[in-house]
Amino acid sequence: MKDIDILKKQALERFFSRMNPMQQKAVFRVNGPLLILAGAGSGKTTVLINRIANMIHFGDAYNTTGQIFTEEESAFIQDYAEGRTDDGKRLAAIIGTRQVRPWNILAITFTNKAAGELKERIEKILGEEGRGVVAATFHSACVRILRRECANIGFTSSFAIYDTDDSKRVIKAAMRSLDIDEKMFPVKTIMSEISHAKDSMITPEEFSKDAVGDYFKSSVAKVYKKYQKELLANNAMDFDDIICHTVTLFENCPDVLDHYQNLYKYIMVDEYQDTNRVQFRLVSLLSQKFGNICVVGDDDQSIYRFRGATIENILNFEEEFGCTADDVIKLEQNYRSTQNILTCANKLISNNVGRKGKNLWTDCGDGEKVIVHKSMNERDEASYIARTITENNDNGRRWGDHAVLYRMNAQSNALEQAMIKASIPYKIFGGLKFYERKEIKDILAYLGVIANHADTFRLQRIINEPKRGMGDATVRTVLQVSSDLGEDPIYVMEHSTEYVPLAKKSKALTEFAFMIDDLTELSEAVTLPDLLDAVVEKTGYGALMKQQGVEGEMRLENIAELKSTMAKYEEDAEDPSLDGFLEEVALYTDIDTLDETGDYVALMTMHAAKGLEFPVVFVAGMEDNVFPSSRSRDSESELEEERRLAYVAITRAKEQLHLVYAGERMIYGSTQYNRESQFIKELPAENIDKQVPKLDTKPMGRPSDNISLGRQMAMYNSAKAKSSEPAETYSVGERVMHKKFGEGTIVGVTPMAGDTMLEIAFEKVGTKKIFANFARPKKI
DNA sequence: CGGGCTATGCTTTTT
DNA sequence: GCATAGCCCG
Repeated sequence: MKDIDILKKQALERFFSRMNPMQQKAVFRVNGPLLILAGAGSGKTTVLINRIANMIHFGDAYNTTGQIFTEEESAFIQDYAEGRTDDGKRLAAIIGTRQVRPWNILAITFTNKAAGELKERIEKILGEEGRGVVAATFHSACVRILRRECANIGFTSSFAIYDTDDSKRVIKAAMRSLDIDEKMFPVKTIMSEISHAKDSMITPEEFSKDAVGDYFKSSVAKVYKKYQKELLANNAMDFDDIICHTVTLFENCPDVLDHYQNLYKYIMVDEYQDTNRVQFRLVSLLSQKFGNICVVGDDDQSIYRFRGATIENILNFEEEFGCTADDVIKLEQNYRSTQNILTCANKLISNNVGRKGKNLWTDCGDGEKVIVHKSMNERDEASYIARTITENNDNGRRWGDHAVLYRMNAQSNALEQAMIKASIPYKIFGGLKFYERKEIKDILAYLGVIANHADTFRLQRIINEPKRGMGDATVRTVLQVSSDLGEDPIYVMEHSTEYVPLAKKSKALTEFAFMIDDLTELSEAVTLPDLLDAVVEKTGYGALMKQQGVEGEMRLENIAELKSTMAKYEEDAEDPSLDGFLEEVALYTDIDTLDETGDYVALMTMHAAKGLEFPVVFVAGMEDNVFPSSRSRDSESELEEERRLAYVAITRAKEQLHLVYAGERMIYGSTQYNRESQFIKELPAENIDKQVPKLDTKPMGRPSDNISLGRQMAMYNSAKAKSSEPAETYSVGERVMHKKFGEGTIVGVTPMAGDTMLEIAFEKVGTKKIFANFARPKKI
């Protein structure tokens, strides 16, 4: 190799000097298959983005030898390599070779949020050029393709997208028409069977063949078939179909596939461990021609098997895409957590069998030990968390530095109560999604009908909301007449006096139809937010909300939020239209206006925490039957998935990690007594600090008798040693000043676990129980 | 057709 | 423990 080739490499390594050697290796590998096994906190998004930058700026320069340079150019390369210039643009102009054009790059993510962030960061580092890169979710990428090409598979380009709730309605209707008992076969089960069939690209016909002799399966087969027929008849697709139909399209139309293969010459997939079989098929079809497929993922963070993700996709990647050992890059250096936290995570996940094997490390020091804390019950657990957060806050941490993670949403209640009680600002993530709210779906249904009078599906949703005296029977007749005549239902309703079976209800029907007509006319004249106002007012929906008191007010606020989304859309979109807005909204299930500036404690499930990080993390409910969940007990593979979830939860923490559990917990109205989670037992003793059992686990104090006196003393001393200032002594009747609650009088003093619980009657906020060492009220 | 009552069920979640 | 869906009756 000539000197200039070495210098060129050095120059490039300098350009990407913020990356570690492994990251650089990934950045410089441009062509062929590439598997990046990116451990938690290993900077994988940074790698993705810099890899794209390298592809666009320098192309395959790093791996190309024997380029010819002028003397001046050679001198510049040397200057760059040795740090005498920082002109990256010129470097790219000189050494760049076979650069990739931005629009030939397709970066696929799972969530709109991730796609948005990727786009933003690409533009930030690449500027105008970066705009051409396509960063999209699986679904949005496929919808884009399908809108152009779906005539090939029997849809028209205006096909509707049904969300889970929509498909549930269709499936229910299908079951009813097939006379299949919902009690025997719950809709949920049927739905997930169908969804899994689609995940594996099993057509209704194939499913039906496979179901012979199995009553349950053949029932599912019947519903599946009817469901697909219904969707096609309504020119609609569900979320699974969006991917499946794209794959079918590619398999049936080689010329279409060829076109997209030529367009997306370079494909990258983020969170590859979360892909399902159809998504694998899609990716492998698209990348077949050029073989430039780069996937990033972490088999240890695969936590979505229950919704179809197959960890095999990442485990078998090398085989499937013909990788050599050199095409696999492991990113194991962690930039997030302390070594104590990482050692716990490593040790825990090493108990899993089906994995590639990774060992996270950091050069940022051991940090604090991981705290394992036992509480009496879930209320105690919550108050321990609240107390610790308050203490941290007193010591200068922001509220927003803290996150509380749990296995199921049902656990959030006790935690929320404790936050309120301790006046800690908090925010609960998850639960009801914005676009799943009834009022939002209703308003969108109105807009859908206004945009398309033939949308019978959405019409059924809102025709009698608010109540207009048109029940099931009437609606069914309207739809019957409408399909017999081939006229849209709004037209039929307008002329309802002419049809005998509808004549009786014609007043309500014509009134409704004219209202929709008026709004349709209006929709062509006014802005979208104005249209929304008109819809809320004229349909009586607003009036209905106003009758519902506080609840209704909240709903109206949500509608107002939808209005601002509309305004934003109208501003941003190139050619805003009602159709365009509805289209965009169909794939946006969650509004990502998470205001990240706010300072509050984040409460969410461990699943929801994936991809996030916090200086201080609490994992609540570290008990057998809660986590790992009772449902995963009998299956080793499900237990492994739970363990991966624990791994995800642990690796969210940067500095301080608390694993908390309760001996007694109220779940679904009954009390459970669970032992500490087996995952706690799997942690290395030398990296954890076990506070079990603690004296303050008794709700009302009084040292428990089942702990030896010596042990109590030890704990008392260690608790005292921990607090930086000597504990002050308080007595009943004294006046004190509290940071948050103001002035008050002490009415109770109870020593507890090396601390003192004070009951203080505050002037403004009433009587509160406060720990002396944590809150340190000042005597006055 | 619509309001009210009872029975049921309930990880995790994105599109 | 609670929400919601379905059912029954006015």
